Amino acid sequence: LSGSQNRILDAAERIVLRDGVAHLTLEAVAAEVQMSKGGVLYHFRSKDDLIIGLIERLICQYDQQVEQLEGADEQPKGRKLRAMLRASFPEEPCEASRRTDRVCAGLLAAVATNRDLLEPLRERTRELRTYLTEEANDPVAAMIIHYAADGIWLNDIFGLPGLNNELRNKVVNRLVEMSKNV
Amino acid sequence: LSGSQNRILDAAERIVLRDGVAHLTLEAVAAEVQMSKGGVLYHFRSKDDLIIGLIERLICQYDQQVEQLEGADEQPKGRKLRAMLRASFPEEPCEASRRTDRVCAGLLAAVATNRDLLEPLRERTRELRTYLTEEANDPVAAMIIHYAADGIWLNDIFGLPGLNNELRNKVVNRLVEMSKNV
Amino acid sequence: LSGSQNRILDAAERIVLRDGVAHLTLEAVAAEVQMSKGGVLYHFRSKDDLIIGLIERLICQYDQQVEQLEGADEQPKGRKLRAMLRASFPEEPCEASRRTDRVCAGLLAAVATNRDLLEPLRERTRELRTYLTEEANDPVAAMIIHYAADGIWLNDIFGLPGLNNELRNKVVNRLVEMSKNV
Amino acid sequence: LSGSQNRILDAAERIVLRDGVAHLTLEAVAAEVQMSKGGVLYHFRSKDDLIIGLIERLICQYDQQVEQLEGADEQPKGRKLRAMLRASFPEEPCEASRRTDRVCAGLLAAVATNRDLLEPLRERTRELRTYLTEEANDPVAAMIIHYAADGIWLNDIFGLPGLNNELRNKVVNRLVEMSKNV
DNA sequence: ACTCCCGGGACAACCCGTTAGT
DNA sequence: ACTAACGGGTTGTCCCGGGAGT
Repeated sequence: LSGSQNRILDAAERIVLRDGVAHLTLEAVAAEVQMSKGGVLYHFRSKDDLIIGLIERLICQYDQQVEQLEGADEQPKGRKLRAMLRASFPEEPCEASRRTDRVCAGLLAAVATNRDLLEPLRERTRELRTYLTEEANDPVAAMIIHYAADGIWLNDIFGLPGLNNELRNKVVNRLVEMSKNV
Repeated sequence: LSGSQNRILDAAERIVLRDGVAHLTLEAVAAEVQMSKGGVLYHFRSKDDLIIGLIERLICQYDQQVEQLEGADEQPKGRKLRAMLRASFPEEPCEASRRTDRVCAGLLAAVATNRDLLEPLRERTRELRTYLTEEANDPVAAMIIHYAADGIWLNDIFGLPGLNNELRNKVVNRLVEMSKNV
Repeated sequence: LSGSQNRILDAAERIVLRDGVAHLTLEAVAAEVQMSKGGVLYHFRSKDDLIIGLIERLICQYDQQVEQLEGADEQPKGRKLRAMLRASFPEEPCEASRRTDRVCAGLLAAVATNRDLLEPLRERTRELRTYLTEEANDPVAAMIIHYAADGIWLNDIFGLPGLNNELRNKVVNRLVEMSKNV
Repeated sequence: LSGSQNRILDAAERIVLRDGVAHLTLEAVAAEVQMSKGGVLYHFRSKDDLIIGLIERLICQYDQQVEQLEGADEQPKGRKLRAMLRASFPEEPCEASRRTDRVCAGLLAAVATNRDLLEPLRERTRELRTYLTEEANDPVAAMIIHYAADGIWLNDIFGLPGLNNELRNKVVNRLVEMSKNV
């Protein structure tokens, strides 16, 4: 990703955060990066291309975070699951994680409309699933943890009435505990 | 819901199934019910109104199913959770359940774009959550089951590479087992 | 064709005449009929649709003229060819015929870009050809006359340096003479 | 024409053949010659310039062919007309002639949109016309042959339903015969 | 309880040509 | 001789809703 491309993606994220995906138009992005529409289109051949760029960058960032957390975990068992849980649900939600969540929420609409945009995620999901089920003594439990994480994420994303902080932390911690026995 | 309204909602579902949400336009719906656009708007004041109608009907159908399954379950503990699990993931997926899933997938895009459309779901989620956490001896486990169900559903909805049938059934069964101890 | 549709086609013709096909945009048409783009699009679902409408109307008008001239010709031999020649190249070019020519010139660009637009012409050409070759004693001569007419028309259309009036009339007259022996 | 220019024109022709004029964009040409758009514009100051280049090269090739055929014809009377007929309608259409035809068809759209592009043709048409009418004993017949050729060409170009091969050859042969008496 | 027309606004995609740099 | 980046502008298409009429 070139410098301009990153600047454009940054602008796109800002728009999603500020105004919602519905307002993520090429024009808006162009205005936000202070560039002409033609300029934006030079770096991303289509709007879908841009959205895919957005998603891929997000995935990449998430992966890095997971990898880092994984490295810091001494217990090998369920290490990856714990890393994912911690990456998705940090004990004290920082600004960055909130931001990511909201961007994801926005992109959800985009991918739901056009399944092709999910492509970058598909392969990854497949790999992850294989890893989780083959590495674990109890693949069923592993998948439950994984699915539960997705569920929490989905509810967060949609701003559905969530649990109070205390209970929520308990849920995440329980999942973390469970991960030690997979 | 009047007869015409139901016919319109049926048409809308058909369109979502056949062409995807992106093609769910008032014009398309009108053509599908063999009515003019004005006619459709006579029954639903706006497009959002129609989508809300779609969602509410879907929720209603789901609730009925859950209630029915709940009635058939003799063991009181975690009865509702089991009913929900079975309603969402029938042992042998029938045509109707597949259909519902795909409609939901479509609507996901709509609600992700416009949060107001989620309104009908909010209150229900709140109630459900209160019920699950207060009724259960182990609220944390109850929520995990609930979240896991959402996670599975999300993955299904997006057509992400799923588990093979065997493993998937094991996951659901394990959740069912867990529900007996909440 | 409804009243509005005809008014729109009229406007489109006016634009082609005045500004050239390159300026035949939906927006321009809308402005010319004093209607919104949405209004125009209600009557013609796409620009191509509008152009096809233009062509069909033109063909229809030409056919009527030919039919009329054919009726007025007592000699049966080559009657149709003569009618076509006279319709295309009136002895004293009137305003209407010039207008038609220039509209055709404009549309040429459109059809050359998108062959589908020619569809309305194809069937007609086929019929005409069959008629000319089967009805004539000398089909070869008939086709030559027909082709020559097309050639003259093409040169006119493109505004290529034409013959002086005298010679041109001689050419047309010779074709008329030839038509009497087919 | 420099080497690069010819390579660019070749690429442009390939695009017209493969995708139609509508896709003849500077970008596409650049991609086809494996050069940047700027590079193309370095050799042709504008798109129109490029199209004119295309047309001029085509004309030039046609002229060479005509000249050659003219040289091979011993009978002086109507020699040029016969050469043109044979150049345009070879007895057995070769690959090259088909190709040329299709390129012309494509360019038709371009010139119909922008008359300025015809400029290179105008002078030539004028000269040709003068030559044909002054050289011939029967200028009217000469022009009819010329026009008929244009007509056949036009019909070919547009892919309008043509005559069967037999009849078509008869038509061309008759024109050739006629040319011997001009 | 509808239908026919229409207004109005938005957006993606496309494409040409220029300029700074090498 | 050529590239990368960008500006600026255009156009087709789409879609929602309102309003007059029946």
